[in-house]
Amino acid sequence: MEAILVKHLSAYFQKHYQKEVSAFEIQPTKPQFEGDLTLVVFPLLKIVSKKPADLAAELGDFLVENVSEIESYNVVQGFLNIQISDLYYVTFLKELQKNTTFGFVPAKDDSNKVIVEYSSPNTNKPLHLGHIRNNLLGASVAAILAANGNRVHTTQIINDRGIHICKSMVAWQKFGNAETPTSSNLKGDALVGKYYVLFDQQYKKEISELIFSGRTEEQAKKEAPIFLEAKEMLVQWEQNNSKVRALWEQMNGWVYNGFTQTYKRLGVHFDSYYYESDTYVLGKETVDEGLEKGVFYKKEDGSVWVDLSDEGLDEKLLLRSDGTSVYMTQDLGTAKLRFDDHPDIKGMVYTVGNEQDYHFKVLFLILNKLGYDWASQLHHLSYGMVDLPSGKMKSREGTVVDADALMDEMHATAKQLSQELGKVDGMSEDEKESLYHTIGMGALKYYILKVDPKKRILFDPKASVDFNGNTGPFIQYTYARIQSVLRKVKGQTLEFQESITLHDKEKKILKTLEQFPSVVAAAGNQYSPALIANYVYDLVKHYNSYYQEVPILVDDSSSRSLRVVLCSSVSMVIRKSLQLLGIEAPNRM
RNA sequence: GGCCCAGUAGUUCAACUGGAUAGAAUAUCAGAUUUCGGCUCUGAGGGUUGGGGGUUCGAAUCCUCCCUGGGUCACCA
Repeated sequence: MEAILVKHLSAYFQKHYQKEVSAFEIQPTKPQFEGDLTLVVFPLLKIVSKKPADLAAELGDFLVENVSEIESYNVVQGFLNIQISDLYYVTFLKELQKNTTFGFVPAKDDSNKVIVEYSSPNTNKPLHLGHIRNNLLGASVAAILAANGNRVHTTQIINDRGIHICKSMVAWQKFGNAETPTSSNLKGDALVGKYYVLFDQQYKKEISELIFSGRTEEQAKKEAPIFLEAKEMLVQWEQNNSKVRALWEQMNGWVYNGFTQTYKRLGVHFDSYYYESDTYVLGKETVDEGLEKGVFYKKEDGSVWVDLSDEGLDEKLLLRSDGTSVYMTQDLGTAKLRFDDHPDIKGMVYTVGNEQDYHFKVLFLILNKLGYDWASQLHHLSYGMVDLPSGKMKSREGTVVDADALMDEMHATAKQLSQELGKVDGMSEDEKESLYHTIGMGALKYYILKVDPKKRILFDPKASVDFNGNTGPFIQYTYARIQSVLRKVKGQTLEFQESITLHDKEKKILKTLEQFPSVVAAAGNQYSPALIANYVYDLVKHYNSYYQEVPILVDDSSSRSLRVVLCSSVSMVIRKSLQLLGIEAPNRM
């Protein structure tokens, strides 16, 4: 509807004022005023010097006369409130009924391929709550981009090498007694994580012993025997020592098995994987290239730097004096590798926490300076930390929330609540279990996705799984209820008359439904699952108040079929919105 | 200390990116219903948008100076 308005308005300005106007401030009318859409005329006064109310009336007259969908208007100060005819909405509903891809832009084969990177864990410990936020954001942004007509390729860069990986390896060798996931009955990532913790405990013990025998803390940290072992192992790893490599592969294999289970349960997937053990040597050619182009410079000791002071940033190291690479070098190389692997990609999204804002700012700047044409299409999807009601998560203090444990807890809470509410009576055990999973995960996902990515989030497991309020289960519940209505009317004809008067609440729902394509589009541009989450909630809220006042199934008037269509359209849009968020929409609850 | 981000009802979050009287949920309170106090429904209160100044028809949103919290400034990743 907005598009129609814009078309007519700009034609009007062209014709009567010979002015090119393409942007109009149009918004849904606030509930306290009468109307459906509101045009704010203030911005137009710069183009046409008139009194706000006069111009509004002038435009209102024009629209009523020339646009059949517009019934009437009223003016409040500089606001032109436009009333849209019921027929428009009924027609819209009819189209919606036919259009099964409503809100989704089909992807073209030859354009808009985008890589979305997310998760990117270390292989020395299990995933935690922070990864969950990362994964859910990455996966839903990928879904939103796909809905907007992009071809999306999801990937991650796995941090599978380095001193921290060697730490768990050393500890396992020392204390492991050949323990395996099978023999210990632990998930592989949990098992490896256990040895990472063991390493740290032993390390601390050795440090305090050394301090006791007279070393400074700094010395002790460097000289602790177990630390020296880890360092030595890293050297051997880099020298390709076959025994070390075998152990490394074995333990990483365990971790990957564990991760795979967690990802599966979360409902996320990846099209490809990049491993740091492959990419950590990359980037040196890029550095050479930068030196040739004069973008980088070499210091006397041989280290390579880039000067970003023109951009208001500092100098940044790109290559150590011994010629080895740093984090930035690798990321330069990895970015280039990805564009080499996928020559047709147009852009890339990195889902990484906001503590790396600076790093990505620098990375993108450098790639721009190097003159890659794709460098302008890089985006850092930055997100805030996840806090708990008990305080900040700190791995050292053991207050980290393990992803698997959290999902278990969500599952258990969903179970408890469902049983209390008597919702699962008469279901088979399998059905029950899958229902608890759906509800628990839905609660978790929705709770996290509904807040603006860049803000810190306070995660309260209890509040998230509530069946009331702005929660996942509430939305799932409404969806399930609609399904049940639709089941009961199955087989009936869904033809309805067009000369129908819409109930106020029906109109409200239709107005919300109409927003869906623009919500997807807007979310795609802004990488914002939160927008969709809040939108679905609005829709569900309207539907619930509608449902309570309009008894769909006992009404036998001619408008009954309209209501059935309305229900099925609401259900379709809820399902699609949830799909974009990676949340399952259950048929029964 | 420099730079970046955030600060909105008691609490958790919105506010379509500069629009009308800042909205939901939850908590609280008051009613209705009854098997008790739990479930459900109706309603109410609750805000100087961290503070000051500025920009304009109009500011939570933009500029500026403070305050608070977080992050980041490694030849770590």
